[in-house]
Amino acid sequence: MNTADLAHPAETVAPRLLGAVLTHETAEGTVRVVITETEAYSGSADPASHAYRGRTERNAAMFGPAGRLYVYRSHGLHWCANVVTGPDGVATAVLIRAGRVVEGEDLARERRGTGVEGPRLARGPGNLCRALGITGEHNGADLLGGSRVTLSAGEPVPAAQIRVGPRVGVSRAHDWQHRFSLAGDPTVSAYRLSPRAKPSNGA
DNA sequence: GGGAGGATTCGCT
DNA sequence: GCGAATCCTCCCG
Repeated sequence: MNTADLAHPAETVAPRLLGAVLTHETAEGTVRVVITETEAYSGSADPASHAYRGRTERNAAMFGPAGRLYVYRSHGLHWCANVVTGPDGVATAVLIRAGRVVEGEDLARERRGTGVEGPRLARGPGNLCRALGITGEHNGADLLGGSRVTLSAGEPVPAAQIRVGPRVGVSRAHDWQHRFSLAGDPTVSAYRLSPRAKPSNGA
């Protein structure tokens, strides 16, 4: 995986990240997941994006070059990881919503705790970060080299296996078809409409 | 300085 | 399926 693969609009990159491999190496060991579910966030043009109202301290990583990690805290407890896409200075990113653990399952289980197994280990953006050991300290890390978190190409995914649908849990632009997943994969999280969702224009 | 609002998760009904 | 937990960020006054 290199800059040229990622220097495109988020909605272009998001389906291409299905099947790609996200790896975190620590002193405790290595956990590796195959990405099974993504969502595109189109920066200043996207009412649901953190970057919709411009650059702030929190979302600064989204404005960086493609291939950086943007990590934010959700609801006080959970971490969510995004792959920054597009040219430097443009705040587009792809949220990694779910993955299948293919290496370091014991360590992932230890991090998740109490009886979480198999497909549930990295299902949901917060759970995926827990399984991988990704936290706010990884915000801005370079996934293409020089950090312990890396993104690499995986087995090619047939186009017929890719499903498209509305994003999960967003209250604005909830009808945008910006969510991509592998058909029938047990690690993909369930769809949920935000209780605050309002009508919006599709894209 | 105050308050509203989450790109969520889990447990209980 | 629903709602509480939980706390940080941003916007507004």
